[in-house]
Amino acid sequence: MARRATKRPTDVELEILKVLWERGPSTVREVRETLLRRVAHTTVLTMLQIMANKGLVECDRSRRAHVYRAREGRPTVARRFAHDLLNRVFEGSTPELVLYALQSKKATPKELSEIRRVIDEMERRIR
Amino acid sequence: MARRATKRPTDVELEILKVLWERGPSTVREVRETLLRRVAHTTVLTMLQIMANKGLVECDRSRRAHVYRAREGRPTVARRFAHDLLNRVFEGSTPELVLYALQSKKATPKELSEIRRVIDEMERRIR
DNA sequence: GATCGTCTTCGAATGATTTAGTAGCTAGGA
DNA sequence: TCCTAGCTACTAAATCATTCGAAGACGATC
Repeated sequence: MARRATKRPTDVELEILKVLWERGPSTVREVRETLLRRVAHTTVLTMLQIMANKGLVECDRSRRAHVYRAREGRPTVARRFAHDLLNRVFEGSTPELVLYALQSKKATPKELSEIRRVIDEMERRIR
Repeated sequence: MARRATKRPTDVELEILKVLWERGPSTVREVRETLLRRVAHTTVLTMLQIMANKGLVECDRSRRAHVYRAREGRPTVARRFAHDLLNRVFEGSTPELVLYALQSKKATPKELSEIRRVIDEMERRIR
């Protein structure tokens, strides 16, 4: 069991990961209370067990209420999501991804200059 | 049936859409032959029927071999994919998406300047 | 008209995803 | 010691995604 997490997490899995990133290691109860969606305690438990099996989370059983924590940080997972979309939909073309992202949601002037900063940074790193 | 396509297409569905975008309206046979993955004829047929049901494709039954065509162009679907990822993973922050996309796959200098052009264009449109 | 190849219809199996009920264990209080 | 509140384990079920075989329909050809 506990295979390496290689595919992108499902929608519900991502919701739970977000909670763990935000709260840090948490019990089932805590995850459930933080989740926006109302679900049964056992539902969250089952999801966490599945995620542990997939290697998305780790489980500390030393306490009565097991404590779960995300195995990978948000940046790692975010990168994988971006990479996946890039290859699956945009044939690896980052400019295309940026174009359609900007078309899908109007960015503020502030965001645009922030993106510019990101590009500058990348260019500096290349040179 | 034939609900409006609202959720993102699945992996296989996207593969098939790509074929339809590339070839234009096509029969099951044509889609199957163009697909990289080797699958049975009926598999492709079933997928197309499911996709017709979801509103992803339309079916022209006037000929012996039904002709399927994508209901939405690549740009529309690409935008939806980008929008979805933006909201689901990056809390709507385009700069974050760009940052992680660039981290996940090193862009060439040419690509970077292309992205810059995209930003310029957006900025011009805002003003 | 009989036959052959091509297409579709139908039905079904499998595995992943998501949700949750029931039962049983256990620490801590009465 | 015994009970209870709070957890986990186990089980189950609904739905979706993916795959494809068997069989029937239909047009062209002999």
